[in-house]
Amino acid sequence: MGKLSQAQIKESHVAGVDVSYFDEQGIACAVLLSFPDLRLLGKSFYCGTPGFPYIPGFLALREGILCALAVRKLDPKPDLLFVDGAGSAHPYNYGLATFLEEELDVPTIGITKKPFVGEFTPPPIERGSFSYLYLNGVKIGAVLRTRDGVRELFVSPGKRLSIEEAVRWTLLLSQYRKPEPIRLAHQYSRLACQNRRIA
DNA sequence: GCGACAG
DNA sequence: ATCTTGTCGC
Repeated sequence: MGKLSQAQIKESHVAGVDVSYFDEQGIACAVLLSFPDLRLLGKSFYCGTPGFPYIPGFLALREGILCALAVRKLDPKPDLLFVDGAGSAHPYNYGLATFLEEELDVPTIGITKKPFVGEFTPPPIERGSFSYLYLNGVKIGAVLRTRDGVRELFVSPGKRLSIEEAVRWTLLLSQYRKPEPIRLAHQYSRLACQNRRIA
């Protein structure tokens, strides 16, 4: 069970979680990858009806439990978790990633395709370049380019990792625009919904 | 009051 | 999030 540290990046287990929908039903998928080789070690699912509607700012209330239950099925417990939602880049600093970090006691990194709140200046087009996202003069996240010339990604950690550490880990896990854990979790949860349509 | 608004 | 194929480009 590797510990997470930036100074010494050793083997560890990294996970990602995402939810897809079909007829009011949500299917959360969590994937477990080895680090740094990024091998798929396993995946888990949890199906259920969200107990809350989608209201910007309250995504944690809608998908939080579904995500948590899917992640808890992973073995071993991950050392880091990527979430499809904001962490600190939230109006009340309580995005889905923030919620899951507390709920699962695992450091999280929130990733979103669009900024929920805050202002920023677009970073250069090269992979790895980033700028900060500010809200009322406070740094709440980073705007990161994970691939040359591709749309940026908004990165914000839970309450343990710093914004810089979150950016670093996101780059280490990104082969395409989105980090592998999230890309795969999204892919599998969506596939699960597809199968349920035909059935 | 009006518009914006993660997934 | 979801409804949806091919297509242009690195």
